Amino acid sequence: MNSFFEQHATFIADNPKFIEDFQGIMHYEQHPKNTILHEAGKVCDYMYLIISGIARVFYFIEDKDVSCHFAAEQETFTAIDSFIQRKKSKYFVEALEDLEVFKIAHSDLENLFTSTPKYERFGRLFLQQLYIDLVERLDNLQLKTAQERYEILLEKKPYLIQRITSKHIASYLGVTPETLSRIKK
Amino acid sequence: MNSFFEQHATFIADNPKFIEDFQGIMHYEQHPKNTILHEAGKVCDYMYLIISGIARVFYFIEDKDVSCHFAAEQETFTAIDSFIQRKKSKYFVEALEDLEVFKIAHSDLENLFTSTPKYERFGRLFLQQLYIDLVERLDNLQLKTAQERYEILLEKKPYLIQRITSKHIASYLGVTPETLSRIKK
DNA sequence: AATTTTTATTGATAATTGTCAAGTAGTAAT
DNA sequence: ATTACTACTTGACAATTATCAATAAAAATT
Repeated sequence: MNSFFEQHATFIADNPKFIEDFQGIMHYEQHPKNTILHEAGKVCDYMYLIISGIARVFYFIEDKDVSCHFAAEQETFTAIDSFIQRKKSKYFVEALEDLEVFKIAHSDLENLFTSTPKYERFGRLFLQQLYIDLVERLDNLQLKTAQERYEILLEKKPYLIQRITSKHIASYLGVTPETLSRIKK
Repeated sequence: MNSFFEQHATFIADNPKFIEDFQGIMHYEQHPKNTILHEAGKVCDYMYLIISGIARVFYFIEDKDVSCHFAAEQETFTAIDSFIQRKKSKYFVEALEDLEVFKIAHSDLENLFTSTPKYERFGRLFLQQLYIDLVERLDNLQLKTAQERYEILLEKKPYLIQRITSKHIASYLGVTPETLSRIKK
């Protein structure tokens, strides 16, 4: 239940024009591996839906690189703080693999929401799902051990562990690369 | 910037009928201290806005009581997993002090959203704010020490530390009561 | 007010995780 | 292929936090 279309299958089924309406504001793009798609300190005007590849959202805290979100095929990403609040972001976004994406401009999305109330509703449902996912991650950090957090990720999103370097997985789990290496033994 | 009205002041100012429209579906209630307002395993049909008192949202994991949300005056609470997903909740909600609240039924809120698109929009904005707050908490858990997390809470919500027992604050911060006691020395 | 119960603190010890350093392996570049 | 660079692993040790036990303090009950 990770993919965008799975998570919102009911809404999409109830609104046959969904695909058509969104195609009007989605733009296909390719970005080679290691491209920086967004830089901290700038306002992020786009949300992305991945066709192929993996993206990483991260930020720096006292020179330490901390990953906070990964997205693979059929998942979405953006510099969420900035996209929501329309202010400078703390996040960077980079392509960990060659990326094919659809991107949607914030302004186009706003216009769609304003002109078509049922899509305003969709925006709310989409955010609800993000919220639920985040609550689950928070619960894990609050009271699971590093080992348990690794096992949960391994079970829920094995493709991330296979395709992303250990040091990024480590910071995402809130541990050092050394600790993660020992956990995997 | 904790209170419901502060956080949504702009929207409320732009929509003079906001208070009036919401008053139509808000119901005043009192609950004495220690009342259980919601039980795990049930679907939660209400969202609450506090007039006075403090509420605690918590759940059990292997017999351990874990606090995950506190709300005081002008803040909101609900069993968020259930309220959003319309399924059985994992959370309990209790009154830590005598409570005066306005409660809003999920169905009334849905009807308001459906009949008045601008409130659908409000629902989305409200959720966006919750999301931003949660991201911040997650960042803290991911890479701050217990001491730092305590200091951040002390700075942001001192009234919680003053009015809530240490053992609840401890589980909210993800540490044992013993550790919290030592941090406070 | 006295008793019971719950909560908070303190000490000793153990477990978990982080830090630093060294070495290995893998990847990319020339 | 050789070199350079980065990532991964391992070991020794330090720091943080948890656990268990005992006591003290506070709150609730009688």
